[in-house]
Amino acid sequence: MPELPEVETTRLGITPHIVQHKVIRVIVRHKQLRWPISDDLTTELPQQTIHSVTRRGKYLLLQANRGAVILHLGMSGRLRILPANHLAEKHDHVDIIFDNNLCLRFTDPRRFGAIIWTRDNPLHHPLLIKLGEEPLAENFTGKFLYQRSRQRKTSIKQFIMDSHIVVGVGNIYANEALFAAGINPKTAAGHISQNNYRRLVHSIKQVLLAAIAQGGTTLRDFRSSDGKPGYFIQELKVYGKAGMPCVNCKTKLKEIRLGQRSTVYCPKCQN
DNA sequence: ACTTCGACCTGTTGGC
DNA sequence: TGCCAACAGGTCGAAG
Repeated sequence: MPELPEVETTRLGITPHIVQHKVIRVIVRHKQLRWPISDDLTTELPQQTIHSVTRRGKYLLLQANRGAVILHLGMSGRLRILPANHLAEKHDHVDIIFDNNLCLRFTDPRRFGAIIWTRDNPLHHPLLIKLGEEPLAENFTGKFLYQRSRQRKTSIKQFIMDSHIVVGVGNIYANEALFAAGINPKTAAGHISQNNYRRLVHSIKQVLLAAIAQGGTTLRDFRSSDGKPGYFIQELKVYGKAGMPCVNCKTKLKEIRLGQRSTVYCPKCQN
């Protein structure tokens, strides 16, 4: 489900319901996520107020008085705002219940997600400290990618999906941004010109911003925190469209695998 | 330092 | 209809 636009959509959806509200109780039904949920979450978070909900890459950060929740949705995770007494179903692993009688519910069938409690600055956490640039920040430029990619033999697609370089570019939007920039996903990152990196960075920003504006991409069952689907799927040009004609030139879109991930591109427009 | 690959899980899809 | 393999929005960490 979640790439950066879906995470951002989630952040915007939950923020007004939990910021400035005090946590009453934390219910952990299944602590075995990517890493086991620490008991400290259940014991320390109650009675603290959430002061902000921010995002770093695909991590959501819930800042409390004396600590923070670091939350990742993994591949199938989802957050919803529900009435505090809402019946829990099979994959509803965690509830954080607030003083306004609402509940922030974490649901994740595959359990690749993570919920981590830290007493320190969450940005200093080992998982976050090494992250690369934010794609929508001004620091993320063609020059930056060009400099970081010299001597790199890895494909450009894997390079822009590497969170130590730039965060938040997942498989859908990597495919889409490369199509928009007219770059073949197999190209060695170290062989791309600074000019093409400028075009690529522009495309990444555009694709992500457009997807955020549409509330993310709904593939199977992504819903924002209030239950609405994302509409960006209508704008996808290559992802999930192998074998179909390119929207620009009608050439049959080709599918290959890069880094074990499905990669779709137009062999003519992206050469 | 870089690259590749297995691992973590469940649910859905497509081929036979 | 049933079965089974392959695949799915992520990314860490080990091994080469």
